[in-house]
Amino acid sequence: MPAKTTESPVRLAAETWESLFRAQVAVMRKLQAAPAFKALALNEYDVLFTLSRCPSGWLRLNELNDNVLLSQSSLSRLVERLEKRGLVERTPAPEDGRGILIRLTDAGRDLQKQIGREHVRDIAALVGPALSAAEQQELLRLTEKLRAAVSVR
Amino acid sequence: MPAKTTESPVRLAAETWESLFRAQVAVMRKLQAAPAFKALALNEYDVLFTLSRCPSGWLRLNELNDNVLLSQSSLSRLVERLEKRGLVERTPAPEDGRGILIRLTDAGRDLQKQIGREHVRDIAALVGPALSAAEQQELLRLTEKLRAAVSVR
DNA sequence: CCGATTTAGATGCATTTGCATCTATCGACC
DNA sequence: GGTCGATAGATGCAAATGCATCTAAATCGG
Repeated sequence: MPAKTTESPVRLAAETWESLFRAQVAVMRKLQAAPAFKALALNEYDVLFTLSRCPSGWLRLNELNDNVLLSQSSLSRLVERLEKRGLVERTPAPEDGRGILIRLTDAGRDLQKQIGREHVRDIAALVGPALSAAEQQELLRLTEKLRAAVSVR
Repeated sequence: MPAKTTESPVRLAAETWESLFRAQVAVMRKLQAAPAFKALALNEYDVLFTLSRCPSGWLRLNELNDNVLLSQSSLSRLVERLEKRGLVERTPAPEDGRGILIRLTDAGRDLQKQIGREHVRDIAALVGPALSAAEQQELLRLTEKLRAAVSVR
């Protein structure tokens, strides 16, 4: 019998999460140190990135908030900063008088692409040597499954 | 030929990291919302937890800093806050006049245990239903491997 | 042994963050 | 249609954070 199967389910879940979290901290540390993030904090980049991936180009503030680990008020001000810097645009949502829509400006799109290129290289340089392609695919699958299960609502 | 193997290595690494990061955000959101973290921010709990796991009981500030995603100065002040609340103790390091050693007080240990119990339950409630035991073990293995590879310096 | 460099941690200060609250709109229900 | 609770986002304010810098101690090179 493999040793680990003697663990309790609760303990296994806790250790798994702890390990995932620490790996995230270790990788993020390195990524944040990249010169690209002198110009734009990682959270700010992340908002630009999320907008760039959105098919319609427009996202609601509260949709953005699902992706980023920030409170609603902090995100509201983050977007305000991005708008002041000319990287995003805000418009009142046409179908919902309470909401706003946000999208990249051309400048925002350019900056996202520029930082993104370097960011992707940094990621590959960290993750590539650490895990085989098959392991990466498995890690991708497991984290997608975890996210999906946790995000049900 | 499986579809995913047509991806470039760089793209695979980027997608893997993105997925890991989003999963972490989704889980962390839920965990942070737990009532236990009204009393103590998650970063603060994390420091208490790390100290509780340390065999000697004492840790240097810069050792703590490897575990937490905080700048050195922020961690310094976080520990200062914990000390003010009577949860940790600081002593000058005996072997290095520049350094300090930190350990839990009894109150700190008690609070860590109390929050920890609830925290572990919350983790299990989120992760347990999302992945089978075998999947959790594999996720644990992969994230440990990733962390180890990234942390070499 | 001495000066130069590096390392550990603290601190001043501006920025960012979160909590609580506020306003306005939406949706449900009668 | 009018009232009531829920939801989207903004804002005042106190607390936390990061950057740059500072001090002191360790380490290195001669």
